[in-house]
Amino acid sequence: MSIDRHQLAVPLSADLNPAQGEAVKLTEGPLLLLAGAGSGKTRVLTYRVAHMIGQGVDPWSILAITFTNKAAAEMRERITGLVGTEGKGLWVGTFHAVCMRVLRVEIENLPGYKRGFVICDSADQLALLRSVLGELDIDEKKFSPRSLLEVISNAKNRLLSPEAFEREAGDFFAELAARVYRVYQAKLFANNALDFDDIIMLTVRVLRECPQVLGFYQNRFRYILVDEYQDTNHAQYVLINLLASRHRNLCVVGDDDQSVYGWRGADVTNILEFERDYPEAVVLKLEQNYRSSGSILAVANAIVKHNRGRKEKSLWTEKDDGDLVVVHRAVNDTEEARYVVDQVLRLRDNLGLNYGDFAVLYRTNAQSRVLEERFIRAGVPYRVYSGVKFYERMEIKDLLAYLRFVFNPNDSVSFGRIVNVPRRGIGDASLQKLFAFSAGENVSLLELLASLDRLAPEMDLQGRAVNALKGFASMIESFRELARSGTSLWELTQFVLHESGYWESLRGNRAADGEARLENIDEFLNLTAEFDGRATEFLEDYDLGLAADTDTDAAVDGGQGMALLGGFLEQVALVADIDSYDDGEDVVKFMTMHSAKGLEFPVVFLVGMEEGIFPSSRNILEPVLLEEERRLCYVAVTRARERLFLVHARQRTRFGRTESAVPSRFLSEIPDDLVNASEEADWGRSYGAGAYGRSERYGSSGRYGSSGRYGGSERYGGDSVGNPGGASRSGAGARAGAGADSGWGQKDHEPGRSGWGTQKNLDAGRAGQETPAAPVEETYFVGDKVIHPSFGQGIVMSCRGVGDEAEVTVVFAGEVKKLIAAYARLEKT
DNA sequence: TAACGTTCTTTTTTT
DNA sequence: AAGAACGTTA
Repeated sequence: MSIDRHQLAVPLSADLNPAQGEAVKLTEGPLLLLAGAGSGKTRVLTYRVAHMIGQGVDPWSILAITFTNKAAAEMRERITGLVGTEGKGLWVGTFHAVCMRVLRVEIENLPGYKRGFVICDSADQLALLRSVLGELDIDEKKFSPRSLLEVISNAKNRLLSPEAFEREAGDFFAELAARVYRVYQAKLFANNALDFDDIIMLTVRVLRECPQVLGFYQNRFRYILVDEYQDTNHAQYVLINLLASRHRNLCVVGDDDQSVYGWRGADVTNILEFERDYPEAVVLKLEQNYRSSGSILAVANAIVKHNRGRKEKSLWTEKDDGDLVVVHRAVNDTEEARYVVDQVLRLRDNLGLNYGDFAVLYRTNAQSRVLEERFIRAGVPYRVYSGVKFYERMEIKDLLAYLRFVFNPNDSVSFGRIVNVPRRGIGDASLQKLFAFSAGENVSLLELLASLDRLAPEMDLQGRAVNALKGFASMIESFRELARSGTSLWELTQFVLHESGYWESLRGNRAADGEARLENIDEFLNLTAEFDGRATEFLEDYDLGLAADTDTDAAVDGGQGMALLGGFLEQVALVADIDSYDDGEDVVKFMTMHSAKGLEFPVVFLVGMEEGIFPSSRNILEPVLLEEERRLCYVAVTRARERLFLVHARQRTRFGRTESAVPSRFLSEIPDDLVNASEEADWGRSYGAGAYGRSERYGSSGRYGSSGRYGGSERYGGDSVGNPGGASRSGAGARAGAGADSGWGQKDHEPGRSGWGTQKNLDAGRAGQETPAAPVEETYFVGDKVIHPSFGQGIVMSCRGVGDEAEVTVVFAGEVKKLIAAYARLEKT
């Protein structure tokens, strides 16, 4: 992370050791760079590209593939710092981002595919698959949608079309999966939608089926670099080899010990057999670790040594041993969390560390909850970098569905999601007829909606539904018109939000989390505004140097306005939680071990070091899977620079049940002399009498009070805790210190609307906000203004009867409802 | 049609 | 523990 400091001032070679220097300079021909954890491979990759540009290589001819968008942004930034120019034309991105860039231009080379497609996220995939199961009359309970999706994903990662997959299907299940795959794919096609795996697979298809396209990109990319090569799957492997086969200037970087994505099709043999693919390849090894203390590195080496199928190598460091690694046993999971908080506070106090120096890593997202509760109670600021993604929340998905349907009116998944949200009186029965007709007559949804007058009788739709659908169709058309006009995304979103009645319906929803949802919507609007701010940049990028001809494009009708919307939707689909990782933010970082890959922290806690948790119970029996768990442990351990804490609990609550737990086998793979067990004993002693007293101290004394870092906000005085840094919340950077709230249910409590992609904070302290049911004997009069928990504000049109029995007719935003007072929970305003 | 209550499933890991 | 899925009720 120190590259910035060195930029430009020194010649490149001064920052590099001999092996690194060689890797930077050997720009011609294939290169395999085996880079151990913390060996500075990111720096090498960056310098290598900078060096090439410095040597006069046109950035336009360089393609660099990174593992995350975050890494891509960083690399681009550092290259800019090193060479002083922006490296215009340089392609840096993840596989998915790079392939999207190709497909946006080239997809129409594939028969039937259209530009203006949308990307299905996992929830969409699931919805689509279930509709397939329904059509094929397959019982979800016998064949779980998720396992079928996994099979399909695997097939795509191996570049198998439904037909090819069918041919190789050996057993009954595979045959069934093949049928499902075929229909699923047909549905995607009809919706003009791609799933994640399609993005790679279709790119390969274009390159394979269109020699002129392949030729173009082969010629263009004289130099190709791929990071984390051990995590590439077959489709990605083929893609890279197709592109690199002309110039053969392919540099791949990786570490077989850090291969942890086998479960999503990654194939370590890609890196292990690179020399077979490129016999003339130079192989360089980076074995000096610059990150971790001697003890931490020794622990990592000791653990990974237990794996059989690996290339022998030994990382070394010039650093001192440093502190011993601490293994701590907690009584249960809440005590585990308490221990972590206490250690954070202790180290911060004793060593002058910042919150931002700590990371807590776990195997599964579910483990974050207990930790969060504890951190909130202690008032320690933290941020969760995985788990429920921001845009997976219901209200965000709804809003996105509107935008997606505006962008692509063939997207039946989005249509199905929003057509009756807020309620428009279009019921399931009507929708079924609609979909059946659309599929049966092969009429697109758009055409169907446009010609309802003619087709409604054929579909046997109710008059009420027809009218509602007509209204919906013309509303969508007005949205599309606005989008085409080139309005800003923010404006479009505002328009959609209000015209659709969605905002109103949320605002009226006083129940439970309506407020939080509105805040999320607010956050979403910030994101659109932020994207608007980058509009020019994006549109330039969009058809940069490619034969894109947006003006005459029929599929993306509306040109730039729609293109902008498409770009935004793409970003939403492909940007991961971890991409918002902000190193500088002074909060404790929570994330899965997988997400932590590529990152480093001064102090790391690995929690849940128990058999069944880590290694996961699903991967314990199969040796190959167990080795991947062990590699994950290696990755996790090597994230730590100075201090490492390995924590396990004797009891843990899972599925609401308390189970006893056995320490992870990985702990016993560490030689005793590398571990500090004394802290455990120390803690053990103080536990009975001291533990609660201790938390008391942290909780209520002013001892840690005014650290001054936060401009005087009282950190630990009583329970009141502010947000770090005054919680600036402009734009996507709005990451108000999730978890900094103490949870009294105070008004400005901010339940996790912590910005792009962060997990929602706990709703601790939100109790007691329940809306009471309508008071008995309440009487309604025509003209009364009322609020309904889900319909929002409305006006009473008529009322029959009194008290509980009263049947009240209310006009809500765009709809009329007949409600029984006793059940409706109406509130007079 | 929608709200509400009961029962069931869920926890790998992510682009 | 929390959410989804189903059935019941008005």
